[in-house]
Amino acid sequence: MTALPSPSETIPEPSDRPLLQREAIVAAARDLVSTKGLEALSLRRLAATLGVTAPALYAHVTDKNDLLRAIAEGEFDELVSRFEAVHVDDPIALIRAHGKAYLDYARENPALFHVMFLFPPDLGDGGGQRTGIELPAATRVFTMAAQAVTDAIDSGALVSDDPLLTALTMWASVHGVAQVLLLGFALTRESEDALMTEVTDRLLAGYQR
Amino acid sequence: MTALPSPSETIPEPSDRPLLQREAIVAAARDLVSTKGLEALSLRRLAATLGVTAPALYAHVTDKNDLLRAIAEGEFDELVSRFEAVHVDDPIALIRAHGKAYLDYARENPALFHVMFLFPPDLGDGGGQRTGIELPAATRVFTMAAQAVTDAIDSGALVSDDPLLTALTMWASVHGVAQVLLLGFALTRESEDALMTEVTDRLLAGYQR
DNA sequence: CAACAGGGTGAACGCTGTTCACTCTTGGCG
DNA sequence: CGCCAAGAGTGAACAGCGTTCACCCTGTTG
Repeated sequence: MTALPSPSETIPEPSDRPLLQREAIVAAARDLVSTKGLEALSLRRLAATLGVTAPALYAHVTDKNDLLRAIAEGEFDELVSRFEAVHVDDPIALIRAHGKAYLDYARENPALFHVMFLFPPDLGDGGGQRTGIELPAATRVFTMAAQAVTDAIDSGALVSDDPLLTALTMWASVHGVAQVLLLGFALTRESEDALMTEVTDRLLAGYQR
Repeated sequence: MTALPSPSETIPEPSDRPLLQREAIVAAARDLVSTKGLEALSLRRLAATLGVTAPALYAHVTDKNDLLRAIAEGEFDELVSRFEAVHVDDPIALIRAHGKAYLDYARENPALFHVMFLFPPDLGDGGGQRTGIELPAATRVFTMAAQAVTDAIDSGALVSDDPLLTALTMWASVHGVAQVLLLGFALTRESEDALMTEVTDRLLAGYQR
């Protein structure tokens, strides 16, 4: 382990001044999807907004799918941030806040929300296994949600002998609400909130006692 | 009202020997999506399987979107049939059977299930308004589900003062389970069923008393 | 028989993702 | 300083896409 890499090691440590380019590409692609919709994301158009031609992108991105996965990863990161911004002690209130954050994100970024589930996200096993490497953002989102459920069970606020199944149940239902709201019926904001409240309340009631 | 249409009436009553062509096209498209996936459905490929060239399709179909909507309508019809095939008296058991039918359809036809929600389906208002004209199949599906919920409330098996909101709640949750299962994690059939059972049980429990 | 309408054809337009051969610039090293 | 390697960008091209257009053929009807 020398301080300087061997001469044949021409790669200057990929984290020296890393993927500035790739991040710029992904950010521009994210903005394109966010503002004009998923169908507006073409490599030619994206390259044009970056002042470049389409094949140039392939130096930084293997694929259009690679690009979409990178966008999804970044958006799961955003969701992690929103979850982390929640500060409440009551575990039930935390579960509600997570659900609201999930739904708010979906409503504010419908096209990006869609991109997040174009490819199956890695949920992990819901436990807080501490590996040295960075976990995918989707895993962190689900782990945080599952931890809140576990805390609620441990505190006696929820009754369940399978925290993972309970977390999956809550997530699937809230995810369903998000999907339904993004389907495009003309629902009022009030009835949207009423649906979310109803799903959450009835599910939590079903777990009490 | 003459037996023969007036000479200027060249259209031979669209229901005489109607859209055999269109139905054949939609059926072939449905099979393509079902067996090879949505991305395999191109007008050129579809035309080729019908022994014809792509522009010929435009005599029977206005658009690719028109084609997709027609597929979706047919699949909602299939779902109506599956709902009608359920014969149980207990309203709670009926709700469970509807959920199972919904999920089974989604699992058996993932690509077609996806097509059903490419465009916002018309849910109607959940009531059984009897108009003379045929309602869209999606409306009939949702009306049947909402009727089961209303019956359960009327029989006292479920407690709710808003049957429509309750039906929406159940549908959104079951829809979420379907979406999650189709995301592509490697779940066992048992854990899939366990998730569905858990969502249904807890939600119904939340509506009891 | 003549005319008309419907359905089918081939060619074309503009777009897509992706690959290829090539050039240009930059940086390190003898 | 000169050279060489590597990276990034280019234009052209390929195959495929949805869609439109001008044209043709065929069957029915007046």
